Amino acid sequence: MPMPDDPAPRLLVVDDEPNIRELLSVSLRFSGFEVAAAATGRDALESAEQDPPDLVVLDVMLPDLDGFQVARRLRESRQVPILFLTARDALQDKVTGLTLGGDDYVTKPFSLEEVVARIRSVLRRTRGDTPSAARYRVGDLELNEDAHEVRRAGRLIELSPTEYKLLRYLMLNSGRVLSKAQILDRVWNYDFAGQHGIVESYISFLRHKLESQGPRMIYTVRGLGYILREPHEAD
Amino acid sequence: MPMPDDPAPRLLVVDDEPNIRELLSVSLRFSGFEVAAAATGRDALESAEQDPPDLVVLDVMLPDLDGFQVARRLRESRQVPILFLTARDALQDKVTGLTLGGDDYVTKPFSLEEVVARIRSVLRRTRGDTPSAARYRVGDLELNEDAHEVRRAGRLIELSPTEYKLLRYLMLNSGRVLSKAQILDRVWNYDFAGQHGIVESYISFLRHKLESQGPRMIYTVRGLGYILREPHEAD
DNA sequence: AGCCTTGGTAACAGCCCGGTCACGAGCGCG
DNA sequence: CGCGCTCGTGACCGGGCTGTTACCAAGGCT
Repeated sequence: MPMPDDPAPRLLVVDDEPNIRELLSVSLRFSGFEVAAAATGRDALESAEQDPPDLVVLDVMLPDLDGFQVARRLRESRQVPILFLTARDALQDKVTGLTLGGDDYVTKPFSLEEVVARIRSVLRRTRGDTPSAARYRVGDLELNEDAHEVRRAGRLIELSPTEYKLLRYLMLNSGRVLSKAQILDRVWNYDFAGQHGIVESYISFLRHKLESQGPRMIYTVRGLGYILREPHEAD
Repeated sequence: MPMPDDPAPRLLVVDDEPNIRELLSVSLRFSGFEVAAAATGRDALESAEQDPPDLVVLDVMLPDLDGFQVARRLRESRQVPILFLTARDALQDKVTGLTLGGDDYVTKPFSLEEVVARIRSVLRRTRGDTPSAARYRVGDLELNEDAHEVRRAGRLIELSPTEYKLLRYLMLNSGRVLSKAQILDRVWNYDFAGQHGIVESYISFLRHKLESQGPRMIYTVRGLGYILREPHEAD
């Protein structure tokens, strides 16, 4: 696998709510990014000037400047892609106008899987010379991000949005046991307060769809969680 | 999108409104061009001299010199194609007189699809070794840019302008999921503030016209958007 | 073996989302 | 001046997705 040893992309997270800022900083750092954080627009501009990031994660609701002004000012000095965070209802239309240049946006409350996926996607598009190609593969299972398609042994498998997000998370962490708590945290929205039984439900759905005609790929590790891996003999 | 391995065409965007200038710069850069920008006629002339572009996107309403003077001065040193931006009503006839030499124009408010398509068209005509040939094809669906014609399995399909722009955008991005926000941004005029329901309407129209006697080609990806692709077995 | 914990699955209800229809406004053309 | 086409909006309807619950199966421990 020709994994070039790029330096970790540098992100700047801008959000005034300490909880969200922390949540994002910690998880994105854990996902392999180098993360700086700012609570206000002014701090963000200063930080970006001192230490230019590869991408900015920017809440549109900020106490001092609003996100669009910050975006404009950021762009004055240097072209930098932006992932906007926005409330679901408000400003939706204003944001859409800004998603043109390879920028993107995510509505609050988001799931971390969503945010990480979007960041990767934007970085791939903007820095990458090849403007497309995000495919993951585990055994005979393939996932194509652009077409949002999943195939096993070449056959197309239809998945609901949640099923897809769950499978992507499992595939990106194949060969590693994931606890239900981890899964709940990453795949579901951060304010989700439901039962963890829902993870079991969706694991069940996935198993149906992708193991209906093929060997098992999602294994239960009792007391711990689940692991996706290609099947090997002694199962 | 298989980008031919020519060097990216160099554009010069000239507009005094920062919003429009930004919008165009960012989106055109994203569409694969190399973009310089200028806010006034004088800046434009200077930039063009220092770094001659392959094409100039030129607003006719500028604070210092008007677009026609700028065009003339640009042409004094070197023959360069120009895409004029103009208000809908004013100067229409004056502009048309200038579009003879391979130039073209777009009225404000424009849609980005329109601008990109026109730029490509002008570049093809002026630099093109192939004097004309803009045909896109997905499965048995063909779009001929020159004739403004769409055919499925050889049969002509009549489309309204909006339907055509939408289909072109889908075809240029076939095999990739496009969100309604993306579609709205690219296909509709930049100042359009309506509901995204209109995208659904036009998708519906297109489906009627081009799937009336043939398998489905525009697929809905729930929660995400639409994707155009040639039909495959497991649907 | 029996008990208790943990996971799997099916069934269900609410709800959100998308598809389509129908109406109205604007515009061009006759 | 009016006819018709096209664009855009609003409303209604249907279906699928989501998340919960309940019941059953399996595993592990004493």
